[in-house]
Amino acid sequence: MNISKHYDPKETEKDVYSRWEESGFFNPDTCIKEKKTSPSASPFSIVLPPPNVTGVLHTGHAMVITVEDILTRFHRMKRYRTLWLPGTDHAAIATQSKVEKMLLKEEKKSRHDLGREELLKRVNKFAEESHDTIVGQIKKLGASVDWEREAYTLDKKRNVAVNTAFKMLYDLGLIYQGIRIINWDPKGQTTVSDDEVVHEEAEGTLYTFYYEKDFPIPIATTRPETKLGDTAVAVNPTDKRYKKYIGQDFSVNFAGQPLKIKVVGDKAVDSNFGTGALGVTPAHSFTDWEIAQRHGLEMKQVINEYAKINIPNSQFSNMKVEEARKLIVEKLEREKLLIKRETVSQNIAKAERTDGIIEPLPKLQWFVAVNKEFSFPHSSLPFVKKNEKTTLKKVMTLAVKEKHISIIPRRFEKIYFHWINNLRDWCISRQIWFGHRIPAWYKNNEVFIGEEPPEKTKWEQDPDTLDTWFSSSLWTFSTLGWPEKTPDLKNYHPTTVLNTGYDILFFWVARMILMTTTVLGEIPFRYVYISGLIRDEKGRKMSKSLGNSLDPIEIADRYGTDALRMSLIIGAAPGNDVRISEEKIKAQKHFANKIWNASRFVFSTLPENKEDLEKIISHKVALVKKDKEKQKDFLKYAKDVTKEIEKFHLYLAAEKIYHYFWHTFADVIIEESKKSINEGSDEERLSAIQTLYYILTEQLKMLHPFMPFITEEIWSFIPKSKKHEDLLMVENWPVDNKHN
RNA sequence: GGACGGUUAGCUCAAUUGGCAGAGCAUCUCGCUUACAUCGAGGAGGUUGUAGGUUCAAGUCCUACACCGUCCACCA
Repeated sequence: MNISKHYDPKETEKDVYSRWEESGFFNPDTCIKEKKTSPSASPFSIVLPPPNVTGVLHTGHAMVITVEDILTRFHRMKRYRTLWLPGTDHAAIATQSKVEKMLLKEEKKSRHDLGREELLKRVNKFAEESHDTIVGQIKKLGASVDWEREAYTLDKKRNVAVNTAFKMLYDLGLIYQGIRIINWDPKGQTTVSDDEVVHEEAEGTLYTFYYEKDFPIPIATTRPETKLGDTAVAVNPTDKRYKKYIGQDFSVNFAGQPLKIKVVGDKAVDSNFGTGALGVTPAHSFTDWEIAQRHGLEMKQVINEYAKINIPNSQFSNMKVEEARKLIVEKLEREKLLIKRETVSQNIAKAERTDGIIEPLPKLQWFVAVNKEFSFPHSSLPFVKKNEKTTLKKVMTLAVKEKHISIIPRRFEKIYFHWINNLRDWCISRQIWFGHRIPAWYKNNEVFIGEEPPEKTKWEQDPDTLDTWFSSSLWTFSTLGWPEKTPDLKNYHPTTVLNTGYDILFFWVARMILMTTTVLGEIPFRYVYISGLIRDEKGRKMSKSLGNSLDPIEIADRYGTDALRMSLIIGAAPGNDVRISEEKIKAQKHFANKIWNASRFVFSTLPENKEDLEKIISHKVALVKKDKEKQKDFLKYAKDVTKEIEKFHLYLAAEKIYHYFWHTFADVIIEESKKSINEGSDEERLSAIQTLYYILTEQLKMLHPFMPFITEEIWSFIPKSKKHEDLLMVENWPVDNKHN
């Protein structure tokens, strides 16, 4: 057999992946049928964080896929009943706004020009193409996912799950409809949740002024135009300057508009900031709305969905907020009411997806209540007793605090608790068209919750759709067939581990915990493995705008998927950002070549004599002392690596494997064996070859989860005894385990 | 304002329970020896950010500070 001197990843990778797919072993049912796994084996399951169908995979995805594939292949080889379930996410806002942008650019049309039905057709078409690209890329990365169980967050089955979960939470009183201040994105014309808002530092002007000359308290604001909606002035109740005014009502004329202002005392007001008095605008500020709730203040909306002033019959009507601000400041100056203007640095809230400046507005929306007391009808959660009063916040906290879920590394648990502490009710309705339509139906003043209306006619469905994270939060169990009581659900839920970047710990992980505990009465997973973010060689975040993002697929094409995977995992301790450079990837390509050639060498030492060969591949050669030592040392190392993987120290395991293979196996064991093979007695020669064969084949197994393609390819041409004729991916892991 | 992480060789990072500071890349010298020059042998390179403390022993634990990075909150 003639094997090329250099390893060519491109030649082998495609071929190897189809061999895996054809074998059916990605599906645990096949592993059981073919007796690779016992039906009573412990389960190991992962759901793939579904990539958004907005385009292509980036290095972050490649990292997550690498980590999950290592864990999956490792457990499969350890004979667990192993399922890794793939899928994609419809990513409501992200996808729709992407298609809308293309529409505007290419056809100069808005979504309203097309209408709901036509727009959805376009978005779905885009999503489908994007899906196919992504699936191809996942395969390219070597992911041993079970394609037969593939899911999509917006398919029919997931829609049933969404509607069912919505109704369950509604019946528990945890989903409600109400008028609240929400983050309105005037550009995207939709609400967004708190964590879809990003804050950008910018310079602003803080104006200090009186509403009018007869009003005794000066106020300060960066947004004078919102003062048209003021209904109160709040001061700290202990403030000596203003104490006497508390409880008084004033009628003022502010910039030509009549306002009714009540002075209230509220300890949220900081006496030392500005004038120590806060003009309260309940309709356009979160803090002010809360103050208004506490004092029963009137709410007056003066800004509309287009970020324009909306006061009928006033000179400001239909004016953009910036223009109104300018006009009001001029008026105040003219009337000598403006005391001072200072330049301050402030944070501007913007919508993450559209870059639109967020306008807080009061709107009727659907919310998930996180602080409301309720009790579980069916909880099997060890940390919540049946019928005990609890809140979603408490459940989310306890799941982690009482160690039913471990976040790796631990320090993220603290961040998680902190986030939950600050949590407000989750606004789940969106005024976009792409997504799960809210299963609420209206007839006059009646509301009905369900997939279908109670009667065919007269009921109208809510036009809004759900936040994309609503369907994502059901992912660990909606993918397993819930709400049906499927065997998969029973076998694979709770899942074992969820791997994701820390950037979506809150968006996603926290909400999965919320939803799964409430709907299923189970935790969604036992471990959360936090991956770091990928940075370039200068430590900068990879982004399209910087132009420094590496396309993982292109890298895989040039250096081989195995090299890419190794460079993504080495140096990547959980939660730590990883720098990746072409140098690093090149080094791993060299490693692949080293494996290839060491294997070639071992292959070349195998005797032609059938009897001897048979002895070697079935490990029946009597070993000389030094070879016994070497095999013993190997086992010690194998145990060590196994332990690291079990502790989720994949980066250490990868490094140790790399080091042992190159600097112990290749540099020492192979070099020393040459002497025994060339000059030694028959006994020494066979013992040395046996040792090379043994250590190489066992190492291929250990390398397989990390570098699946090259190891599978070598496995295919190395002579093996009868019971090892299958694919390497279903071989036994070298170190025994006792779980079965 | 609050919290978290980092600071170790020129660069990128390890160092598990406190126990002789270690790899890769780069660099220098030598070697194309029938697995591999995508390689091998060897060398140089360090007061572990600063100041103090605990300890027989500190990169590791404690205190303070500096710088870099990130997240959360948001003062109107």
